[in-house]
Amino acid sequence: MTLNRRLAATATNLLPEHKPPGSRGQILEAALKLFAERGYAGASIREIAAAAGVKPATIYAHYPSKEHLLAELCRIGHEEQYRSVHAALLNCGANSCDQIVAYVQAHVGMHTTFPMLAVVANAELHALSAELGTTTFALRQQSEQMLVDIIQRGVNNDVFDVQHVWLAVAVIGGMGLRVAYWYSPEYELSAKQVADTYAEYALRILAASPLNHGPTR
Amino acid sequence: MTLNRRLAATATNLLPEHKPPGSRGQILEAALKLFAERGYAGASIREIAAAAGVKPATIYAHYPSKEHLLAELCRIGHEEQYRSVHAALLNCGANSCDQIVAYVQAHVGMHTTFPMLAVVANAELHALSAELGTTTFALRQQSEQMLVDIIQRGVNNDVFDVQHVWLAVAVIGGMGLRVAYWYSPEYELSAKQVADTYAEYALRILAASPLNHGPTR
DNA sequence: GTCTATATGAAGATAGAC
DNA sequence: GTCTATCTTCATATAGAC
Repeated sequence: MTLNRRLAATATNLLPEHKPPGSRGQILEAALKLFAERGYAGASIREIAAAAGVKPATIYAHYPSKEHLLAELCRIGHEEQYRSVHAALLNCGANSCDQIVAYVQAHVGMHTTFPMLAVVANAELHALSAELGTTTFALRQQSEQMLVDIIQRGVNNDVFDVQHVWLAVAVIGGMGLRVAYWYSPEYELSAKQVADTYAEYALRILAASPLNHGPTR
Repeated sequence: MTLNRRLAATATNLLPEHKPPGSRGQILEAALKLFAERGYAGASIREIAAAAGVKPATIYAHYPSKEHLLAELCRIGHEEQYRSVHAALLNCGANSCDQIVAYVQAHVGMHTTFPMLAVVANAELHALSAELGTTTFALRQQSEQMLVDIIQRGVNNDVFDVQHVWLAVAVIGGMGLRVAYWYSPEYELSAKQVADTYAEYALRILAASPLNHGPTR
């Protein structure tokens, strides 16, 4: 038996807009839960069918292969991520600190709201072929580029103070990603508290301050 | 075909002390590479045998099951991690900032030196049963507790300024973990540069500073 | 310890009735 | 669209010779 849960969340939290009607939606949701908990290779078509309340053959009336299920989930996850950070940036001005706060809050918020989508879309991406992953890979690249651009602009304007922009991107993007594994609605802090705290941490990492100009740099 | 590598590293970097002599070591190393690249469930005994240069049945002369291979790799990974952060702390004094720098440098260093061990020991932990994972789970807990203690002590002494110790632990521990996925010896920065930069980021997150006491808090 | 050969079950996927 | 039944391949693991 495995006592170690891969992620703390137990609900898929799929929105109506993510979920096709009827059995197709049940199948997609069951695949999401099982891929998140056991990984793509660790979840079988038979298990997905049982969780969705259909027989294995029924899955193939809706999706041509197991990999197509993964592709759909990865696409939804990365679309949700791109959509949320993109919308957040549209709602804030030209101030680099505001932009980082908006990005990180949206990014973390996506990972607390849709932890299973986030885990599958990131941790199972390696199982996705180039053919089926085109949209997903493009979205992923665009979301990351937004963060790169915010930080690079802040550095250019001396609002931020980091020597290696990509390392800051890796840290700030990665810290949001990790949230999907441990966050659950039962956690002692609210999703908003987590998002706000992470935004504060991101600012601390990036912000030029007197103490960040000591002799060790 | 999958163009997306799960991690950038291509070498196992297993040390002689990690690797049993003879076929047993070849098998363990092959399992490490395949588990890291494809996940535990995605790698088969047949593939591991082929990569190790033996026949599938030979594996069972050395390990009673596939899960025992995983258990051994997880144990080695978490032992290496515990050993490295523990040693780093023994080599530094009572200053909280020094302790964080030592911990993060060692933690990141472990993840750049043994990325495959780190990926398997963390990302595949959910596939490990409670029975075979006892040692691993204990080591994991101890490594994390060290970081908790360092940060809590720094907060108690007003050297650090964070409201939620566990969030800081999650961020600082998680940022080291992520390094295992993207770091490779071909990366433009050296492992030492990455470790030093991450230690600096950790200090920025934690350090009490004038700018960290603004009205937003 | 390593092999050949194989037992046994589960995997992804399909055929064809309804 | 969904089912029963099944094809084919692959999985983990074992038996037993050398």
